[in-house]
Parts: sequence; structure tokens; C-alpha cells
Amino acid sequence: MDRLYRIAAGPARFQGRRFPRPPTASTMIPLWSPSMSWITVKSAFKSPVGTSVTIKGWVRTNRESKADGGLCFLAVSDGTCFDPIQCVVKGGGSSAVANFAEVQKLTTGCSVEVDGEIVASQGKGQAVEVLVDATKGGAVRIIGLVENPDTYPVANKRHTFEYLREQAHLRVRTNTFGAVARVRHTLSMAMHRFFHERDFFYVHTPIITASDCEGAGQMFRVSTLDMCNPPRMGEGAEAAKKEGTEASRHQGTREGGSAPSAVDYSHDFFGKEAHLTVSGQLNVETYCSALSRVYTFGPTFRAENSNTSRHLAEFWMIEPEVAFADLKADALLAEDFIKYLINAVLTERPDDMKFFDERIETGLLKRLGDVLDKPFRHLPYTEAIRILEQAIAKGQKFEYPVKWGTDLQSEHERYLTEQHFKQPVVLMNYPKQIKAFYMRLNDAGTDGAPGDTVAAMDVLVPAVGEIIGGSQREERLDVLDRRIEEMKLPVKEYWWYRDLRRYGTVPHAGFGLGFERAMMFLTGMQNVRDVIPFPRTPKSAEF
RNA sequence: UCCCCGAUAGCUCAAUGGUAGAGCGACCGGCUGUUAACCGGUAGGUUCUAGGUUCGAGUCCUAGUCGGGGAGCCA
Repeated sequence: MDRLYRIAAGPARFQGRRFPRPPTASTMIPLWSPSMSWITVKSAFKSPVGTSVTIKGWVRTNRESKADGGLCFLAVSDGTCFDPIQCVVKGGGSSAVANFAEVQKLTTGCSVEVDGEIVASQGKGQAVEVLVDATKGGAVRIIGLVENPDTYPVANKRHTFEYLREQAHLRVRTNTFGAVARVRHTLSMAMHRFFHERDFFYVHTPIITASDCEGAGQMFRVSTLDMCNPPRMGEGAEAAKKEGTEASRHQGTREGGSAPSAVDYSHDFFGKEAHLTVSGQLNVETYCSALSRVYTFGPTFRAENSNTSRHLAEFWMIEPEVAFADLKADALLAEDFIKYLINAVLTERPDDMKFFDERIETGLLKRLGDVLDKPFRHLPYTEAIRILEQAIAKGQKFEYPVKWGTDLQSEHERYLTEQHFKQPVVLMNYPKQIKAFYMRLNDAGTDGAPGDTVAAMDVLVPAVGEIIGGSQREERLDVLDRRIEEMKLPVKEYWWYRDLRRYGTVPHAGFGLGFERAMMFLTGMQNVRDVIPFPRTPKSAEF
């Protein structure tokens, strides 16, 4: 400890023993202090006029002028805020920096270190700028040039998002993707803060799962077996070994002859089949049954062949779980959560949000403000069906029929949230046959439903659609077992999940919020591939 | 996975089956406390891949690859 921190006060005593006093914010002297030698562009903007500063960053644009015997206007960004800072580099007389000829040749993307003075700007477009005058110690040190500016992938001009996706390693240097990155960070922090402030504990649920019981779509296999010659079950094992790769080559064509027997996963790394997780919920429920309020936030994997602007093979999901909570409480938590996130990005990243409002989605700020103003509309599924049927009777056209007991289609959800209510809608109490086994069975006739319903909820928001899916969980072992049986699931696999209902079961509820969908909702970005740094989609895992 | 659309200069897009074009960007010059600058000039192409039709294919046909929009699945 004393190697890292200088201890300001003497040793403390705890139960009679001497301990170094734990460092506090006021006694910690940071070892890593870049502000000693340079400051961020963000803090340069906040520095008073007259301050000598050094900044480091990348050139966004370089404009030249013949005024004052020669000037270069370097817009330099270090990503710490939306705006680059303008550095006015002198090129005439004794004020000229020594390497002015090189500075003139700087192009978009070059990295530089600039010494100068914060001054009030003479031009329009910025309040302050960095004056680089050699007589006042001003200098520009070139750190890295852009070789062949003609082919620099993110030249200073408009690019389509489709093109920039192919330049994912450089796209974060653009206005849009820099803003996305900062808002994404802000959203992560706000999300943790929201739960932390409400006594939730962050639980790291596993990425690899060996239980095939999560049941939320196709999974990616995790294996260390030799794909060309995997061990086989029973007698087939010997045959497969003899035939070598021949056997596996015929795996796909199971016609005639002896089909190779199933792969013996007892020889695999975990001794059984393993996959990447599709949800942390079942695991987090175990911690909920001891810590009361928990959440998990991590990557989630779906091997579905989904080719849409709203799906990724690898995405991040936030899943809170609350003990002693019912569906109503769950819905209110979800609403508080979404509003907290909106407020956080609006107050913490006003520069980026202004940009999204002006260039990405006109009216974004108003849309988000409207969501903050009104309570979410709660609506039973059964009532939603009635509204949709009435809409059809009045002439509204849908591609898919509306019928109690079937899932609502995207077009139905969009109608409800974008046209009928024009605000976020929480749909509740869905027919049991279209929802997962762990959702709590409602009493017969809840909301006047003609069939059995479960305590499920979906939060639908304009422009994005389903952003949250959640439910009250089935805490009654006998009812849970009946549901597992009805859905023909392997009850043995759920032994530890069932244990939670055997030993001190409690009502509990939770939801899952797709982090990238929240990003789309908050930024107005229309493609999920543009709100995650390195998107993974079918046929695409570059970078 | 299904339906529709697309792939031509670094980028965005034109080009009736008959010599490959523009804007932006880059480079050079002019002008300017500039800032989506402006004006003039220069360079830049195996038209996604493989077949096919044709005297002749960027253009028509077949297959494939990749990309986009929509749908399903969902978050």
C-alpha cells in the first residue's frame, strides 16, 4: 500500500493491531497524472483565457489562411468531448513556429502535440481557441503522419454508415461514432449507478453455460474437441476412429451405410456440451434468492440467423432481479430505469445529444423529453388485442391477423406505441403458451382473459419497439414443475433452479434490457450495428 | 432462413447492348481569421467473382460472394 500511496496520517488501530490508515480521496496522490504534462481537449475548453496548455490529439481538419503572414487552423480532437478545439498556428515573422511548412501539410488523421495559449477566438464558431505563437512558447510537434491521405478511410467528408462499418477500427474518429462511444460509456455508468443507488448488487454471471436449459434461441457451441475427428458414443466410437476424418466427412450426408454415432461430449472440456450464454437470468435468480436485489450486465450470444437492423449475434444485456417483487413492481422499476437513463445522457452528454438531435434524428430531444414527462401506459395483453381488433374494424390494415393467444407482430406493437398511444407502453399478462416456462402463472381470468396468462411484460417504445422483456417468476414448485412438463423440457437439468423453490422460495421478478436497443432509443441511431464498437452478425466478425 | 434492392475512381453515384462520367475527397495553384469555405487545374478504373449469350457486355442470362431494406426469431 505505501508503495502506491503516500499516507498522510499515522497508522490506525483496529482491534488492537496497527494498520496503515486506508487512503481516502484527499490523502491519495495519484501516480498517473497526465495533466502534469498535457490536458484533455475537454478541460482545455474549460480553461480560462490566458492559460498555457499542451494538448494531444488527432487533426480533424487543417485550413490555411494567408492572413498575418500565414496561419493554419488545426481542429484537434482527442475524443474527450464532441467538439475539436481550434489551434491557430502562426506562420509569419517571429511568431512563426519552426516547422510551419510541415504543419501546413498536416492532413485529417495526423496525430499532434500542441503547446499554446487559450485565447478568445477572433473567428465565429467557437468561443475559445489555442493560439500557437512561437514568441509565447507555442509549438506543434508532429507525432504520427497519415501516409497517403488520398486513401485515408475516414477523410474529412460525409461517409455512409454502411461504409464506415467496414472501417470499424477508424470510424470512432468521426463525429457520429465518437458521440456513440461516449454516450455508450455514459449509459453503462448510469446503469450501474442506478442499481447501486438502490442497493442492487452487480453479479457476474457466467459467459459459458453447460446447461442447455436457458431456452432463448440457438446457442453457440463451446468445445475443445477435434472437429474433424470427435469422440463417438458407444460402438460407433471405434468405427469413427478407424475411419478417421472419413467418418466426419460423411457426417452431413446421412444416407445409406452406417451413420456415425453421436459425438461423446464426456470427452469435451467440461465433460458435457457447453455453449455461450443466451441469458444470465437463471443464474442471477440464485443470487437474488440471497442478496434480494441483484443485476447482471454482460455479453449475450444468440446464434440465430437474424439479418435485421435490430439484432446482433453478440450483444449486451442488463438483467435485474428483485426478490419479493411482483409484476407491477417490476414494471415500475423498468420505467424508473429507462427515465433515469434518459436523464443521465441528457445531463451528462449534452454536446453529443445535441448532435444526435441535429444530425441523426430531428426531434430526438423532444421525443426523449416526452418520455420523461408522462407515466408509461400499462396495458393488459387482452386489452391490447381488443384495441387492435377495434383498429382493424375502423380500417387499419395489418399484414398479420390479430388473435388472442398468438404473439403480437412488430407491426402490431408499433401501432400501439407509435400511433395509438404515442408513448411507451408496458404490455402485461400474456397467454402462457407464447411465453417462457419460468413466468408466473396468473389466476384464471386475470384481465378478463379467455385463457391462462402469465405475469409477463414487454416494454414497447416508439422507434425501437420492444426494448425490455420481463416477468414475475414462478415461485411455486408444483406449478413450475407442471409448466416444465407441459413444455416437455428436461426437468433434471433444472435441478438447481428448482432448488430455489424448495428452500425458502420467494416471489420475485426481473427483466432484460437490450443495451444496444437502449442505445438506439437514446441516440436515434437506426442500425444496431452502429451502436456497438465491433458488431457480430451472420457472416460478419471482422475486427 | 424468406421476400425485395444493390455492387462502376479513395467515398457517393451516373452511363439506350456500341470510346468510362460527375460531385466530394486527395494533390498543385489562387483567394481568404478560416471553420460544409470559395475559384482554377491535375491525377485517379481488370465496372464484385465465375461462367454464358452477342460482331460487341458496366448494361442481357445463370450461379456464387458480400452489402442494404423488410419479415420471422427476439433484447
